[in-house]
Amino acid sequence: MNLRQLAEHLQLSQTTVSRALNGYPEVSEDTRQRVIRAARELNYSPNSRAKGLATGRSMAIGHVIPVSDRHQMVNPVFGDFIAGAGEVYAASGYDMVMSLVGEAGEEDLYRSIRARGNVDGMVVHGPRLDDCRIALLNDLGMPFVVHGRATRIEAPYAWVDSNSERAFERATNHLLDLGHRRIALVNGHEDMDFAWRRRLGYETALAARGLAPDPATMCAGEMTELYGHEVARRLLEGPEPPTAFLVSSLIAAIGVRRAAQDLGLAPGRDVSIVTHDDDLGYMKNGADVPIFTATRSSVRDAGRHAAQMLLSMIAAPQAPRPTRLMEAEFILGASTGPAPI
Amino acid sequence: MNLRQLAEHLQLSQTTVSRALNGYPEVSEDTRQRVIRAARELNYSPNSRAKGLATGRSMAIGHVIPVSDRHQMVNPVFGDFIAGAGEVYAASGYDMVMSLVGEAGEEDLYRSIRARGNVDGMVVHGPRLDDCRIALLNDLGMPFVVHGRATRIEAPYAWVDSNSERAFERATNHLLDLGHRRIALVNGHEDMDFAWRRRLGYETALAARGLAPDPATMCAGEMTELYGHEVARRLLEGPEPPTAFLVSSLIAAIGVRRAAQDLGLAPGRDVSIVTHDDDLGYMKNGADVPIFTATRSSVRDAGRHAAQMLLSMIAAPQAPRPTRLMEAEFILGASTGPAPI
DNA sequence: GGCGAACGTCAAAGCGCTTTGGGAGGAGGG
DNA sequence: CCCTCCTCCCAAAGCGCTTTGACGTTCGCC
Repeated sequence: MNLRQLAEHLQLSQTTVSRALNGYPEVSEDTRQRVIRAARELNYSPNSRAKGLATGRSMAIGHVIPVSDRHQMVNPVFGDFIAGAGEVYAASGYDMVMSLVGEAGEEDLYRSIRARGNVDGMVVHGPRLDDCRIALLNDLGMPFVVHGRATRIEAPYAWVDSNSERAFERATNHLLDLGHRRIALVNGHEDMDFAWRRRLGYETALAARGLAPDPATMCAGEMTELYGHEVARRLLEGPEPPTAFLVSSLIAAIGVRRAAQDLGLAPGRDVSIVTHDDDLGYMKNGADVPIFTATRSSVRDAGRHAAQMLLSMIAAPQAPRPTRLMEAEFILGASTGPAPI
Repeated sequence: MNLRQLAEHLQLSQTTVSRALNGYPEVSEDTRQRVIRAARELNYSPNSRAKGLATGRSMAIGHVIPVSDRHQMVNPVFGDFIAGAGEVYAASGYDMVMSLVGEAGEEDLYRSIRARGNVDGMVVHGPRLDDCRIALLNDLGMPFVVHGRATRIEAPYAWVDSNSERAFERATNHLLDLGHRRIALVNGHEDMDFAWRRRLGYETALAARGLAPDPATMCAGEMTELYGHEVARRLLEGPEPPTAFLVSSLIAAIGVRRAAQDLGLAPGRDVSIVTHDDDLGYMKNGADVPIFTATRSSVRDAGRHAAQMLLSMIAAPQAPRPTRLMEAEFILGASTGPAPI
């Protein structure tokens, strides 16, 4: 069923039918109702390619996901982010199109997406400190929102981020207040902007008390359970074991906890753990009493905000680029306690 | 840059340029090279909407993700599946379009996707025992592949699934061999086909030894860490605690382990745990020695297979519907041991 | 009763591509 | 030398929609 057939069926012109369905005022209310009813009955939906060709818009948002051996972008955090964004898209009639791309082809992919014109805007995931994608997309004139920020870029761009620096500063202070002095940092890859900011917060808090960070207790890697376990195990069995861990993701924190338990250390008593918690749907940090003391910021909310911002930018391209900094909550859980003497 | 401009630039007709770029034999090799070079230099990519309109194909595959309060489909398993599928799509020039939908609008969404024609095929996620989507999509004449199966549907359809029944039967046998007699089943929602099959495997193994399943030790719910913890805690503190757990996902197994440890029980000695392991990228079951004894089947591979099958179905619509049953590996880890006396 | 505005509708152009049905020009065969 | 057959290219139609510009009708008002 296409527009022509529907128009013939209704004994109307295609123009009138199109206007009726798209809410234009030039058609009488009677006709509009008649058209809408027929469209529903005959199960007519306009062909989106044809519509897109005619309007110049495609009603779709692109997410490109960098994949590499080193870094796994299709991770649980990503899943929750797009769940949030997808809600908003669905409510506004937008589709979400995703492309995976290796590191090599990335720039080409963005250009080609632009040229092929199959999305009206994009979300940039996993920005690095000095991320060339921002300049590229600005160049291409494609509306985009970055999930996170890119510290070394001063060109204006829209972003949604949680205040990683502040969160980790508070978390570090909390551990310092409890008397901990050797605090390990188990961070994500530090070329990722968010990880770099977390480390900054950690170092800022230490410096404020006149403490220098010890490179031996800081490490960065892919945030998996295994990585958390491996690192914590190594540090705890080392010469000067830390009394506390500051961890960048709940999943890695679970690995840290496992390492502690391997060695007979009880979390919250023998060793303290603070983690960042993205508040994922299937990986909650406990029910009434949180398992881990944590800095919490919902990545699903971030997805919702990013999507909303992007849609508003598409609607009003001239408006200034919106930005949104989300503060993380600090949640006291069972995994922290005074430093052992 | 569009085809007309490129053709003008080259002093050729649009036809010739189009043919040159699409590999038709009617154009001389010289011209073809000249066109391809110019296209690259001028950064031309054909507009995909226009191309789609002209060819009737959209070079995109749809994934619709049911969301409900009860069941979170955008979960880690889903993420890995689309990572696998995405690889294949990317290699074949297909886009992946995802739509979230509440349970209510599901049928309408499928119809509308069909009518709008913006995908060439679909992947069906999370089939239930008696899943109406299969009949619907067969009706609509849209190529599709199901990730999983729908037990009560006899109409032919293409699917990729891992042999859940067999895997859980083997796992149960392993526990029985170790002397366990009270084996708890911590399953996913049993209206989901895969969960139902796992339970079937579990019951089959018990029955083969003349044991009846005890409803008190079987439960089903959303596979989260919290759920695993809550259920295990309740069972272990109950009147007749199980000596072993058979768990449907690694993440829930981690919750079960936490519950055991809460009560001072060591996994592998005081209580045994076998889990299904989807072999997710960021949630590996240990490095050299697996943490959990597990039935393992890579959901990323399943995604790859599903995508490949779908693309081949689109290429050859008349061929019979392919199916693929993947056998799970049985991995011996540190979480199982003889039943305590 | 006649005029202009407002209303409801339409035919046709155009979005950027593919594809059909030729057509010019040169090579080869009779 | 003419005719046929390739080879290489082209003009134009069409995919399904929106949108422009224009065309009857009807109505209110002088």
